[in-house]
Amino acid sequence: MASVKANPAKMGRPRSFREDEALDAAMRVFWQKGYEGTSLDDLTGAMKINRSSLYSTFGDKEALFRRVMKQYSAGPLSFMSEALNLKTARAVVEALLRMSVKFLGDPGHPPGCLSIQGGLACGSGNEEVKQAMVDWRKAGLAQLQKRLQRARAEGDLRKGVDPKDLARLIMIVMNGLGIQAVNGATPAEMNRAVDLALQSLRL
Amino acid sequence: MASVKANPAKMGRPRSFREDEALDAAMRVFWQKGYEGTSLDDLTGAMKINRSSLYSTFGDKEALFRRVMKQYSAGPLSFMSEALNLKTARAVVEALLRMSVKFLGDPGHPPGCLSIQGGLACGSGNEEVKQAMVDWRKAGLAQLQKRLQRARAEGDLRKGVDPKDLARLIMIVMNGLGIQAVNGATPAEMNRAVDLALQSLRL
DNA sequence: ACACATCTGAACCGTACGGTTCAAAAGTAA
DNA sequence: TTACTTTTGAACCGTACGGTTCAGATGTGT
Repeated sequence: MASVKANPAKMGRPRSFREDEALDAAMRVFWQKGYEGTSLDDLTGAMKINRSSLYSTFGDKEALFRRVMKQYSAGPLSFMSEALNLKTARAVVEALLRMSVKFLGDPGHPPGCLSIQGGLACGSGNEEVKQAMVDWRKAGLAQLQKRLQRARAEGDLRKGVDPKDLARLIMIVMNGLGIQAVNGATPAEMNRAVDLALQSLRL
Repeated sequence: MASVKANPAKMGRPRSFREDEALDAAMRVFWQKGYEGTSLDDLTGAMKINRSSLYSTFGDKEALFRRVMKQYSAGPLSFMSEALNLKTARAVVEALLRMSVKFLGDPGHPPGCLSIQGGLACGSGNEEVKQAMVDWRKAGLAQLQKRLQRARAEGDLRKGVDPKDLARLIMIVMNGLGIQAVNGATPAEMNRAVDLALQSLRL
């Protein structure tokens, strides 16, 4: 008979690229050029994939970008969860800032942070992407606030400081560091600013 | 005879728009949408000018943007020079942060700061604009460094703090505040973070 | 009323964009 | 070898972009 179809799942021509590697290449392009500044040709060129492979594997440009955001959170940005798992508020804050400097200044990838580089302002038609990035950044703040509120409950934070305010200040500094990195500040320069912040902010 | 031409400078149809008002409108568009996200139609629409008026008055999109940068420095960003003229380092720093919050959260104009919103990452072909913005931001940092170095020379700064590091930290916080404003943080929220920064950074 | 300089509106140009489609190639399992 | 499924490359589509041009409208100074 006609219907032989043994194992449909494994039939057909296999992919010539690895999905996560392609995503990684796309991440770098978005990181460097921003969402709006990235063209499909930029993407297919970096991912070494043609348009239809991109389309069938990831969907359109926006869907790809959202996949990249996920991958970025789980990969390059994973130091944040690591830092948040440290035992004391002081350790968390110090690790966040130090690791941010190390991360932002790493010459192995584009400067700055995708959560900012990807798109801060957007033209008409990309409002949803812009909003997604706002939500993304706010989620990071919320995580830190939660961690510091726990610290407060554990008596791990001076009475004088409100955990929500402190969390916001730390995020401000982290984001500001991202701008500095784009401006070409060296890790040493950024670390000296962080020294000052940490020695002031005696927790 | 033919050559009557009395005062060539004042002849011809006068402009139906004021140059600075048009610039102001363009500023808001770039501020909101970024350089790449802004189309010529966005600009002509907001400026109530047609393309040829824009072209003949300001040159192309990039030249207009550079004019806008100048206007922005002289206008919305003038609080920086005001702050830098204050007498003590402490007053300078406090004014910079407080005025930044007030400025960034002002509902009378787009959120954030043009020096960041205008373009942090750029696609191919706009590298020069991106570089101009990097230079712009670095110039702001240099101004502040200079002022704080003067403070140090005047014995107006604790021995422990390097004026260049302090300047960078202040810029980091100012830039970070700009991101917060875009994220929708209220002036009150930003001010509480600034409270914390200022009370920590006892100068 | 006149001549003149300048501005204005609208059309046009070439290019690049994001998105989509489809025949042909390619590899797998029987 | 054969049947079958998926990927691949390239072409195509409509749209919007930034930039440019030009004939005609408009206000000025004489």
